[in-house]
Amino acid sequence: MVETIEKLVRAALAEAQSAGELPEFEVADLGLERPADSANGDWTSTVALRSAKVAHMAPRAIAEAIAAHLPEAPEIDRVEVAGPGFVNIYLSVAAGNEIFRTVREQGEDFGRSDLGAGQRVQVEYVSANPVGPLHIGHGRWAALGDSLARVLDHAGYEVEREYYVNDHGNQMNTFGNSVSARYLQLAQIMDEKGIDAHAAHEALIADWAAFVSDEADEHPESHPYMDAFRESLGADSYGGDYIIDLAAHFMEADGTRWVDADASERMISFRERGYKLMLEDIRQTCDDMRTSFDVWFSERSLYEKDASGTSAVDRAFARLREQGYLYEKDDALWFRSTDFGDDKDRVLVKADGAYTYFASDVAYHWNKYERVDHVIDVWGADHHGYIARVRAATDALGYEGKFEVLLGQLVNLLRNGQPVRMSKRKGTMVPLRELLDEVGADATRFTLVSKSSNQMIDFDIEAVKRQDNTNPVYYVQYAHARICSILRRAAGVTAEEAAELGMDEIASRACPIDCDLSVLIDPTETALARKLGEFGDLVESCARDRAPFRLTHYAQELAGSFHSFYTACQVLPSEGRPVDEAVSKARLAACDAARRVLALTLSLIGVSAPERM
RNA sequence: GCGGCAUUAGCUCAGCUGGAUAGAGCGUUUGACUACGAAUCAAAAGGUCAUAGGUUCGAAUCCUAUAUGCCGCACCA
Repeated sequence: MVETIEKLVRAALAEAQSAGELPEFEVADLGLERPADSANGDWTSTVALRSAKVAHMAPRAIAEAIAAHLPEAPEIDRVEVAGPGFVNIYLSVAAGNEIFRTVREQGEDFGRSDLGAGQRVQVEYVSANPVGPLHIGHGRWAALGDSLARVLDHAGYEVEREYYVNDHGNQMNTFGNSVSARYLQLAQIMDEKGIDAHAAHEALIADWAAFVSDEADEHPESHPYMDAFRESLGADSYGGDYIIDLAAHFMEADGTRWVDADASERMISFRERGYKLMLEDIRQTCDDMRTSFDVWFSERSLYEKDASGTSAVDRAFARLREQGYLYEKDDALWFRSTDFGDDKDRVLVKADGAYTYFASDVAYHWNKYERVDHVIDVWGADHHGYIARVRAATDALGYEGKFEVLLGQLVNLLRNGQPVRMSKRKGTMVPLRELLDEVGADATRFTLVSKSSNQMIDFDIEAVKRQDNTNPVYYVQYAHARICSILRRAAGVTAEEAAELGMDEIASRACPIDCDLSVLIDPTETALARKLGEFGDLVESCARDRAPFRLTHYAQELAGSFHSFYTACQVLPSEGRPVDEAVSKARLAACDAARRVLALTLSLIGVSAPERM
């Protein structure tokens, strides 16, 4: 439709110029927009405002000239000049209603665009270290990254979803040592108290809980094991209760045979097996969040030597060295990232010979460009300071302009307005898995994706859990369920039969695709058509601006348009409310179109569209 | 000290490339069910767009300061 309008306005401009009413001038952009207020037309052009200067004419006069020469077209009802010089174009009702048929014909492909032109884009998100369960913040990156991936796909990109598993650094040993220390404590408790592994597990958890609730540390006697644990490992420890659970798991499985084993062997065994268990837990949680990944990329793989005896990290270093971006200083190997705008140069290999996290990332990001054209990393706002150095690395490797970070602000977890205390020191953290169990994936995802990524989110568990009109996700889902109910009734299908047939089949039984739509003339019907017509542009804008949150707003607006239509227009004839059969059919088509776009919008943000609630 | 994000209605947020009377939900107030799903609808009240300058036909939007809040500023990951 935009193309049609564009052509008509350009024709009008040319006509007005050749008629001598306007001077000759070129316009690159007609400034076509959809007015916020439908009273100002279905489309508006600001071309008169834009070209006032170059034409040396009052914008209003230019607008009048263009409006006067706008060619006749079946799509156009009328054109008006308004305000300082807007050219407002009103579509004919019949043309606007065609959107209902278009939606029904295109189904899930409605709103697809070729914006991406098949460009291969990788979205990397979540990528939490495999040393603990996911928390609410990861939930936001999951919702954001997954929704973005879905939107990019709909906008014509070839999308790869990736999870980077940081299984190489120090934190892995910290993790292994933490489990190991807890295992030894379990053995100690079993020995001292003469109880079994299960009872010892409970005792250690009780000790941990006492520590957590002892805010001012006034009762050290209530948590001796936690204190001993922290004293032996210091800052290089993970204090969470899940570490105790892992240790107990190994005690149940292996018994006490690791107590006298070599400390290093014990740590490695627990580290590797714990890693597998944690990764499995993370996968499960992502699954519960309805997100999946095409690639789980292991950091360790970057250090594996190939046939030529070099690793990906070696090769990345060699490449940077050839280009003269590496140098030695203070026994460390540095990357000259300041050449690419970073604040300071960065260390790749430390004086002790160990590789930094950044070293992995240089090789990792190079690897990405062997697979895709463009990279979007979804990171938490606390990693902001890390962007410049990775961009420096990708620039140095020759991928300038192809590296992008989508930064998401942090999430505050609340319950009834009170902050839920999460402390790394204390090891208290609400796992995302538990949140999903309590509030459900639909409400969680909708809430986490519903704000612009650079806006902080206060996630109040009780508020998100509430199943009433204060929770927008149910407003949208209710509209969908309501439509399904009407369609079932129209098709004479019971709920049981509906499950087998599927809504698309039911809808086509309720109303044929080629029914006459011109009978839909109520303002709420026109408004609904108009709202559906916005979807295509919306998808493109969400993809272009990496802003899937707009879909949640649109879903609410579309649900609102439907509810208004439903209240104003009787769809099925009933006692005291007769409806002409042709009108009823056309309204069913409108209902079906609304249903499909509601479901499509929800699917792009990973929220289900229930057929009944 | 340097950098990023935020600041818009009582609350939570939209406002896309600078455009028309700054919008929505919640909350408040008032109406609407013997009717296709009331988890709904219709309507009202509610705003010095943090502050001060600047740019221009036009600024919530761009620029420069200032204030407040959050997050960063490792040879950690």
